[in-house]
Amino acid sequence: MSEGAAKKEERRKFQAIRGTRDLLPPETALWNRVEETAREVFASYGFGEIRLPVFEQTELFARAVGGETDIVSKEMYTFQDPPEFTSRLIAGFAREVGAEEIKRLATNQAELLQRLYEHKERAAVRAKQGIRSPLLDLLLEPEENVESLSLRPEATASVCRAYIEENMQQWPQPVKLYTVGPMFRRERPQKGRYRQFYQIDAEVLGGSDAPGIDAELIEMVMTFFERLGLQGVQLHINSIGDKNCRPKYVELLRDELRKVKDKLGPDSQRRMETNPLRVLDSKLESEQDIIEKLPRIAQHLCDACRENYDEVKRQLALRGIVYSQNFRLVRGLDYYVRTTFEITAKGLGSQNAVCGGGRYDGLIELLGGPPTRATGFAIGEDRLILSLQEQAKSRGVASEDPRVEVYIAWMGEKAYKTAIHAAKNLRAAGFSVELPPVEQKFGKALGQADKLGARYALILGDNEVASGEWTLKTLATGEQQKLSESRLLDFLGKKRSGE
RNA sequence: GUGGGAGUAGCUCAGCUGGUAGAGCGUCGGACUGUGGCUCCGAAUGUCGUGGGUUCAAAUCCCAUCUCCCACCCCA
Repeated sequence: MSEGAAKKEERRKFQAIRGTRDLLPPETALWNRVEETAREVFASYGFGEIRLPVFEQTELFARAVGGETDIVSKEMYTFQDPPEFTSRLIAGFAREVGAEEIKRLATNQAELLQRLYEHKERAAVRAKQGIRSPLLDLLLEPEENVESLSLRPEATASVCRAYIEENMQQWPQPVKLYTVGPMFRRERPQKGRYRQFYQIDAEVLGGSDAPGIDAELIEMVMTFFERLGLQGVQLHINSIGDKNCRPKYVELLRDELRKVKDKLGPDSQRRMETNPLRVLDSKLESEQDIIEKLPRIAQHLCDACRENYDEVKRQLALRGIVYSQNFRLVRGLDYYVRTTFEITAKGLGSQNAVCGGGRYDGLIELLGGPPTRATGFAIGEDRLILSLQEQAKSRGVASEDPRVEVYIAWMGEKAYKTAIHAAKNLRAAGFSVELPPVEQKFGKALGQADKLGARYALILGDNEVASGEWTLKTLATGEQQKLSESRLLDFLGKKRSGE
């Protein structure tokens, strides 16, 4: 076994797990700019930040997102807490039944669970007889001591949980919150889709369901995108009715779909039964004509929903927001009612939605809170960044700011002392300073400065130390000047503020 | 979960129909012991994703597997 092979083996042992990635400088500067912009814009609309745990009880998501959705049924990272419960259980069981038996059972989970269950029933009896063992103790442990937890696949459920738990209905209504952070879904990665992905999330909870709230929320995202200079932004809106009119429409849709069942692909035939609305979303070329002819929900809204939808549109117009109505826009999550919207951007491949949102009036009540109106959106930050990067690429714009402003080239022990002092003061004044830790020849030091993209090199040698007049070199032009320390700070300060 | 494409140096890739590896860029050192970008010279880094098979011989052909990319399902 060669050394190289061993090294390689060692290195490939650890790698970022599928669908996760490292975000590195200078790209992270863009992430920060995006998040800072969000904070500024959202604050100007009266939103405050909420920071949430990244994991919650599984039941919260099952209830909020919908137990039947793919997200909950197969895409969540779910685990037991304490984590070793199951394995301890099986290990204990193995000691009682023997290794051979457990090996056999390992290939048949159903039987294994059945046996464990029987074992548990007997455990209570045996405990009464005074028989004790670690396994028995474990089996008799109250169920509440073991919880099923999940990494959050989205943020809305947690925000609602917090609203209830923190009694936010006592706050002035509505409560406007935003949050930024990672979400987790176990999906097959593709362009703009990761297993750990980031969302910028905003929610308006409580108060009325005035269409002005929905419209202003949309205005806020659009303003945010505009502030970032995001191009090719398109707003799609729709109303999917409420619990009065949607079920009727869904039945109507299903009936119509049954008539054309033969012309539908297998996916849509399945969706026809499970979630007919999703058929509208089909990308299959052969189904497009059929979908165009299907009844549209806008024509089947109840009076209240229709009035609400009309008013949202009027309010958007008042704000000068351009939108297109998209009857095929159906949100995937169970909790949405009435207004739904989605924003797409360019350069994103097939996952081109950067923001999705809508109203979810019933959710907080569903989670055990008081009846509460609510609306919100989630921005896919990874996709937003991707789109910004694509457009920067196509326009040939340089990426984020150079990192080093002043590179200190020093020679000699005395100069080093001065350099340390200078670095400290320059940094205190807010400059980004690179101070090489070991002596280098000036040629080498300037080469380093150049490679790091530094704007200036501060040259400190015996001459400078003796005279107190330091040499500042502007790398781009090669110009040099002699400056005292105070004049140096002054000079750089002026340069930075645009002279 | 399903389908397609791809894995060769840190990066981008070449290596045709089998004869145990190259370029450019980057990194480091030197020409250049108080001045960078240019140029020139030199160096380091690979059991060619991994395992198996065919063969005298495999980066190259076959099988399996892993990872990445793209798309479907689903969704931000």
